[in-house]
Amino acid sequence: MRAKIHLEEALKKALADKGWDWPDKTVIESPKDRQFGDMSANVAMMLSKQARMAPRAVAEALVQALSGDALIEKIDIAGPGFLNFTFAPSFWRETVGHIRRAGGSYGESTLGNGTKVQVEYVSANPTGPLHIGHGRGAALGDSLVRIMEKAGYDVQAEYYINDAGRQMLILGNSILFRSRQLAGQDVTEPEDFYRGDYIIDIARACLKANPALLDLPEAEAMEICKNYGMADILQGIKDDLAAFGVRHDNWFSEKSLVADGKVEETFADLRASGMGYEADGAFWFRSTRLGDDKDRVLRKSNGDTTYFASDIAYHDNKFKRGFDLVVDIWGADHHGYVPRMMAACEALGKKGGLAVILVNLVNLLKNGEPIAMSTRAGQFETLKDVVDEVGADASRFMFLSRKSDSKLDFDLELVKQKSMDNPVYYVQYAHARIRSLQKKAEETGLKAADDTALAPLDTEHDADLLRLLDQYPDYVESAARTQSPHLISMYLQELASTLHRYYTHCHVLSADPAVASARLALLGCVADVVKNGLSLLGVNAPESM
RNA sequence: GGGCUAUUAGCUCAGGUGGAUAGAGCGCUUGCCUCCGGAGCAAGAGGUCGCAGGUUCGAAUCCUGCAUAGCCCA
Repeated sequence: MRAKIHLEEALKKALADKGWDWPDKTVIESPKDRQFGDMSANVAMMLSKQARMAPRAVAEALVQALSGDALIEKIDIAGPGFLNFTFAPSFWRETVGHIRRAGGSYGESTLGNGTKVQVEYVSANPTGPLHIGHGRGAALGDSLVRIMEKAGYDVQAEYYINDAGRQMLILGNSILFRSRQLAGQDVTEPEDFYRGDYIIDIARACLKANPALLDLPEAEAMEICKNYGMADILQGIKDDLAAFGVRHDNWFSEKSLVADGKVEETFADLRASGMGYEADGAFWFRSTRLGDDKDRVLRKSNGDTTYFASDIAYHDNKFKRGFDLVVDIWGADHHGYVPRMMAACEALGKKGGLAVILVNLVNLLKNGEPIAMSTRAGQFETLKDVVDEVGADASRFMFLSRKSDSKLDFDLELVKQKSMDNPVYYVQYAHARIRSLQKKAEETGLKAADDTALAPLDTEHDADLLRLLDQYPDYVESAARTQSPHLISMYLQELASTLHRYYTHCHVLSADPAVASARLALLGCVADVVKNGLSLLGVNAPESM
């Protein structure tokens, strides 16, 4: 981050001196291959047309202009107009001091500038326990909240409870049916009901709490079953999420929207703006005006409002609560719904105010064999089962190791393995290794060097670690901007890999005391940044393993 | 029938505001245990970035068509 900032400022000044405009498409980045130096910029290529000069000539002019910069040791011009910069070793060593001064706040930025953001995630219907697919959404949402907060956004995490729809009726019906079965009544199976065994448990508890349940009129009994079941399942969901380390600041009920008349309010708004109209006894959303191939029904002629209607009202409500940006995390099977929801937000006057992140399927495997899951069939692997078996850390890291919209194979045996197949151990081990080293150093009375005694950090291995540490804030910003927690996971794997390499090549305790204490200072920063990054994923950094 | 998304090494996947010799892990081959945790490290082999066109000085990246797969809608 410091390298990037310094370079950008120096280049901008040089361009201003030449009277050239800064090209928007300039990319300043840390090249993968070290032969290209510490940082590279394609600015000469970008400027070529504007300056009416060949890229090479532009590059040479820029090298000339930057020659007085004390922090830059070397500038190379590469073939297609790249400038490759190598910074002075002392510049990199200052990274240690920056990280130490920042402490746990290293990586924070003002990117978000206090923008009010809401991230809504999981939001599973309270009709059954969370399964592993919800787990992926939970890990993603929670991590995104942490990352965006780190990047300076003001974030609220919300869970939307679909407690007003047809599913709730089916749930009540399922519980009532099982209650009657438990009471020995001869009842026929409803055609649509939740078959999972957990319904039987709930029915048993519901009967115990309401001994006269089955003597009540059908509608009344059904209502009791429904409410009992929902409360019970919702509590289970909250418990599972808590055990998974996931935070929601607000639990928002769909029913409350309807009860407070918010849906009608939103309808009135749409009518006023011309985006809603009555026809054929129904109320329509004029989505054709926003590119949809047909208008969508919001209230059918029988008076029922559609899911889409409550979703529009819900998003209207979110915006009225003052959020500048609303992020929804949905299952990838809802992708067809995204343009419609976007159009609805546009109709509400909040174009660009909604971002939808799609989470693809999780294929649960055991030793390579797929495990089927279906809530309806009552055969699934719950999130709780998975967390109990492999642990929250390992499952979270696994969920966040891929970008969210690609499918993920989750092999229970693989995730449990403490090997290279399982990146979480590789990363956590890097932290534990350093902590162990620090303990040993303490026993022998070796102290980490202060910022003025870091000169011994002069090998390529030192530079590799320092450069990577300097990049951490860039990764946090990038992860926040593109809403991609997996970037942090990939960064940590690279940092861990570099650390393990360092560890093999550069011994600490057996080195000369001045070298040893300088290395100890560097590795202390590495451990802190590993811990820092893991915390953004919601994963622990154990002192020993 | 219409639409969305995908297709990158043997496997699982990164990489997309167009830019250098396309990256990682696993697996495979070959080395490294007198040394702070070998749960590790080093080197190597492995690619027409699904196919065919187009735009461009330059395409894994953008456009068009096709193939295959998954999903959504009617």
